[in-house]
Amino acid sequence: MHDIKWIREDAAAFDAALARRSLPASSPQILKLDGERRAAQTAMQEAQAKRNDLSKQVGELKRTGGDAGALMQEVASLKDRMAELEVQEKELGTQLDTILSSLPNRPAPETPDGKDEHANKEIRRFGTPAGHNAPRQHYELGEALGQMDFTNAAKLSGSRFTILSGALAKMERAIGNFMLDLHTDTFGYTEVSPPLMVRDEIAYGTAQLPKFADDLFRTTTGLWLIPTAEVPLTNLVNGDILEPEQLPMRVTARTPCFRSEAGSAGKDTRGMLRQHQFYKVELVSITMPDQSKAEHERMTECAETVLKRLEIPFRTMVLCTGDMGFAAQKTYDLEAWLPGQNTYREISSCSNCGDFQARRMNARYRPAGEKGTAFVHTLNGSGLAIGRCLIAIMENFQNPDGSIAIPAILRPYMGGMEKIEVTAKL
RNA sequence: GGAGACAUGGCCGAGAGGCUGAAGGCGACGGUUUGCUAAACCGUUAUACGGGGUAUACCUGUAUCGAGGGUUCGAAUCCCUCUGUCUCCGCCA
Repeated sequence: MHDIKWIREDAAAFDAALARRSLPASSPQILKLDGERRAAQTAMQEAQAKRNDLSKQVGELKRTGGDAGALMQEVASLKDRMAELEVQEKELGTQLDTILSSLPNRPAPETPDGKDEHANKEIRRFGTPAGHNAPRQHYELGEALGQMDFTNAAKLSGSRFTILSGALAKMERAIGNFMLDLHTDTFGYTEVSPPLMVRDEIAYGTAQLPKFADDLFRTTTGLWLIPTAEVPLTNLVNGDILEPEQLPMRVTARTPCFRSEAGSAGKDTRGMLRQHQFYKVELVSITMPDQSKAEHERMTECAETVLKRLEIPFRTMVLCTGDMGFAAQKTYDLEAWLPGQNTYREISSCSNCGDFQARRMNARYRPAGEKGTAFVHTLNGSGLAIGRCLIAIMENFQNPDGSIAIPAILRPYMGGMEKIEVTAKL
């Protein structure tokens, strides 16, 4: 959600910011609506003031035994006009909100301009791809191991689901446990186990709604299955006024994520790269405005540390304006090396949303030494996507015989196991 | 799922159609007193939006007593719906 006051003050800057996302100038329409809304509001408030005043006089007259009939008549006639003005004001307000809530966040100044992912910029790189001889893709490896089954998953649930079993299923669990321990023990995040279904206004708070309802699953009771733990974690502060000493607030959770991926039929159809359901460890920070930039770097490093400890080669990209998500001002993607695909693929996305989500959630804090409140900043990042991490391990640690070496850091989480070997199919 | 009770400011807690943005207390902040601490006393202590104004001072209006409707000249107070909390019963991991 954008700050209407800012748009009033500097409409040109507002339009210029959204032009970087290839959007047409919307300030003329917004300002027109805003002016009309305020005029209606002022008129309504004046009418209310008059009614309050007259009603007070009625009370006065009644107490002293006078005749209040004429005054009551006058207020009664005022009411028609008030009702009209109220409807008008509400209608204009709704129109304004509809526009404001459907516009994406403005990019940070340092976010590079660009049309699509080709304009993203690599900013650093870790590790060197091992140079496998004829590397296989994760689904070939997994099926050969007898521990990854797409056919049976389709029987249960249709396409874009996977069944893991045996050591591979255990490794999925181990990966999540390792990540949670790292973020809580080393980086100071508090572990949370949140609801996986949320109300409309919660999905609105993080900006999944109203624009992206098609990407979500909805229960018959009207709740939304979370597409990421960002949604419940960020909304932890929905409607709150926080004290400065509570900030920054850092939380993490491992949850399933549910995505209908309505728009991407035909993309990455093989394997478990793009699924309707996957596990992810999410990082969320709530900060004061002047902290969010540093927090963004810190969060990205937390995510990078996961890949470093797992010894998976990756590169860190800063997304361009055209590839960045709706709520973000600036986003870093981590892309893990996948030898089977001979390319880097996204495994984490860390975004600074500034006050964009905070406005939608009405999440504020009290600045020390100032009166009043100010919106907090929100940040979220994957730390990391567990399914894709499993894929990256399988492809990077594959042996010519089809077995998978287990990264050293993960072995304690797998009872000391060092290698995943072929088993009979489940 | 069945039955009932409740929802007021940072917290506790009055209020039962007008004089209530809301008594009283606690807490917090500022001040007076004080050798220090404590105590006592005085004062301040919500949010949002609008109008005026040298746009962060200040003045003024409106709204907000869980949310949304309704009744009324006038609603924290009466009515309806919803949401949430608590208690009892049933069911269940």
